[in-house]
Amino acid sequence: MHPYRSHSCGELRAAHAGERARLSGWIHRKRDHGQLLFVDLRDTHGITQCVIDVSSPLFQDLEQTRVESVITVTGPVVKRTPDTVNATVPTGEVELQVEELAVQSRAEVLPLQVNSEEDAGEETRLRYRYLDLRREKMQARIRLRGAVINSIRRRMVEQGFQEFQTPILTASSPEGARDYLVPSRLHPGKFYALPQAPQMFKQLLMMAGFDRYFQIAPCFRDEDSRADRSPGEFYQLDLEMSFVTQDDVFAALEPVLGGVFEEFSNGRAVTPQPFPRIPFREAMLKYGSDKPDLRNPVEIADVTEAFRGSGFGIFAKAVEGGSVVRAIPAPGAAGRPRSFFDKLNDWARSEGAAGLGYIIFAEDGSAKGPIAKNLDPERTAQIKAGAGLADGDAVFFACDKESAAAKLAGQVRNRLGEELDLLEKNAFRFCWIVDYPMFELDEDSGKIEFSHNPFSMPQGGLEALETNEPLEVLAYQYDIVCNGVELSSGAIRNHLPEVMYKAFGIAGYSQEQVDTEFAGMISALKFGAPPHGGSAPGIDRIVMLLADEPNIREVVAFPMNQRAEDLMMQAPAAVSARQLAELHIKLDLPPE
RNA sequence: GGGGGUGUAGCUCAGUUGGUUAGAGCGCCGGCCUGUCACGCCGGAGGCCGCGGGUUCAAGUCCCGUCACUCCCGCCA
Repeated sequence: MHPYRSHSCGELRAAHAGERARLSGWIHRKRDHGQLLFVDLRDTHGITQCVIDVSSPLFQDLEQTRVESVITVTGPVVKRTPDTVNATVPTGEVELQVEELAVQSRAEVLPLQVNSEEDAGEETRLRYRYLDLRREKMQARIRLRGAVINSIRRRMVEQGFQEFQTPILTASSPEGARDYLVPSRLHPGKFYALPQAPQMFKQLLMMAGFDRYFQIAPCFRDEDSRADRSPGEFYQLDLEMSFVTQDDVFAALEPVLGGVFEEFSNGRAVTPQPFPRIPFREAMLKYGSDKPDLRNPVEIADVTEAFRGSGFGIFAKAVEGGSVVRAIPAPGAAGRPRSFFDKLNDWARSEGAAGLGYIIFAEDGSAKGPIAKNLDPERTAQIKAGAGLADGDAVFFACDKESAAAKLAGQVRNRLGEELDLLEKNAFRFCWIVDYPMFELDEDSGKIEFSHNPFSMPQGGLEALETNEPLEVLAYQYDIVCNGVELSSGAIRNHLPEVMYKAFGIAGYSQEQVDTEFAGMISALKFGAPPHGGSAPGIDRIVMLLADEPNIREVVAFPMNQRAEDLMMQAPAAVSARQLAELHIKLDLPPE
């Protein structure tokens, strides 16, 4: 017999009864009856009950071996009597009678309880991640992650995409996030950067003539983390295609994402393909966000005109000053107590808003609240119709300059979705956000800047850049969103140097600047570049959604903490003087 | 960089308007128990109440500072 195991701990069934088996695993739990001892033996495949009684010379040893010690047990597989069957586990019809025991490794008293459903604090969990990962919940999440990546890879290959690897040690890029830098030993004073994304390389592969690239790509960004944003590093399904329109990219990606979500949905509904496409401006108006959660049925409406010159002076005056008024319906909220409205108002103030107005449309058809008192009935009716309200609903108002009002309205919409429990249950709701503006006005400097990716193709090409107002030019730039989570942005790239120079010119760059700062890209475009585009959905976020887990660290085996530290490996850490000398690096630390 | 929350036993937490010896569950150690499956019963050990300072007759509790973790804003194409 194999020295460690003949079966896994999840394998034995009634049909194995009578066989002699050997199992290895961790002691998950012990039930000690004094003269009879049950041991739940666990490996990644399952749990099998092992039993030993006091007549065995091994009894005392096993009794004294702590939970989470690793043991190997050998003996006959025995069918349990009907009254002792455990129907809650697949191996529950049998048990292994321990006749031989080898303790492979004894465990000390644990800093966290592996057999508990309860999470320890995150610091403890990360410091002892190898223990945390033994827990069934974590095993399931990490297994899911692997299965999702396999499924993605299979679906990409089936569609004719070819997998590539691109450099991890590369050049620092001037745009975007802070880079992680790696000093060069052979070139004193010079640094590599870890890629924020393989953006440049995938475009260069298109120029090299490969026309369907993908990579499960590690990306590194030295920016602060969030619950849904890994500190330091994360993975993307990076893809790029040549000779494609925006619709071709959508048509390629939808079956992959849709397919993966359907495969792992566990009965949850998935948006049928093709996914809805929502222009950026429409999204900002209707949802107050470019990553709308479409499980939320609330749609925001513009009711600026209803307040222009109205008796509600605060809004009327603001509208004269160029503000807009957005109405956020609160379906069925008319019956809510005063405190509901006050609480939401307080919350809006805490978010930095001047406040939220509201009107309550009572069941009897009357309009109530401080605003309604100052508004003539025609205007109230205009709002009711414009925002699609019925008796029994309430409506909140966000009044501010357009972008601030849209943002606040979006936050209120999310909040109402939660508080009124409006979100569709057990569903993944996808959409594409399309038609992002190419440029935007920086509110502080008043200068025109790229609103997203400077390498996107402007809609209408060179002609649009030359003839239209810069702020009116749209880009072939898109995001894919699921349940309010931005999975990815992407674009049809700008593959024409003259369009590139023109676009950068509008954003205030000279041709010389473009030539030096983006030298590799510009020169590559000058030797025959195919039209191309792509996207890069975040793998961690996909798994997060499928695992129904709001914290991204729950779906990463070895995440860093919020301050980008690995508490287990003690990274980052000081290095030896010799290592620094070799790299010609002298530290100049701030005073304590 | 800014704001919120949390910090009490190995782990998860409770701890009243400041009041006498700081508790519970799990874990750990010891005892009893031959059919449990979150086994049960009895007993025990275990505390810099994050740290420093202050107010007070008296501080886990109030005040100031500080550190750590976490959530959010900034930041993240």
